[in-house]
Amino acid sequence: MDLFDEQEREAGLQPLAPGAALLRGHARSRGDALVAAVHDIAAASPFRHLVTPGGHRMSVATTSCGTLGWHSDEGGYRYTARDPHTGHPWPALPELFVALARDAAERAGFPGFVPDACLINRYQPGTRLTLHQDRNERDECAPIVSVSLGIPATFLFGGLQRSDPVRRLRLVHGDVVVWGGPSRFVFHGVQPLMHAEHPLTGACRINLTFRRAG
DNA sequence: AAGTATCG
DNA sequence: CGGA
Repeated sequence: MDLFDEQEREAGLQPLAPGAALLRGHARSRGDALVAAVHDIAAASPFRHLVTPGGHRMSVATTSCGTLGWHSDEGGYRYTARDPHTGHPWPALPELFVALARDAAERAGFPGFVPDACLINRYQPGTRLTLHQDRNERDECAPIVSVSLGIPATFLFGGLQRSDPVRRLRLVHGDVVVWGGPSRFVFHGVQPLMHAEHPLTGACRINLTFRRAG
């Protein structure tokens, strides 16, 4: 291990692939405020279970904030300016969210990232996300910034082909994963959530994924 | 299609 | 486990 690797480790930066990194504990000190903001957002745009284009109910519950929010139904995946559930615009991105996403992206090698959408996923025991790619965002140059809050989960980080080997990463409260550039379209997912309790979130895990969708 | 069951 |  050379000096550069040691410095990365001290900074909590663990490279995963070209353009992808795990920032261990990067959001931990802001965990309380992030969870409080999620509660405020969910009061305006409640968590709901979306349906895939194939007609299957997703086990994860979702909401969004930002100028665009992610939606799925029998007609497909898309971003919308209004919450289809309420008919109102999505709640605004809190400044805390924007600053966190920008800072994490910069540390991972993507300076100047300004997200306009944050998909918020709520996992409860048994909730999973099968291997998929994020490909509904207009800006394919901007990275994805993923923030883990609450109880731990096993994140699946694959490659550009579904059949590529998958790395299993245990993500805990405050961990941040960033992927972009040559890793922008990697397949990823989450293993079924195990039962546990976290003082801030109870028996659930909250994941924030920041994107440049418009 | 971000899901599931089933098979080799 | 990977593919259908």
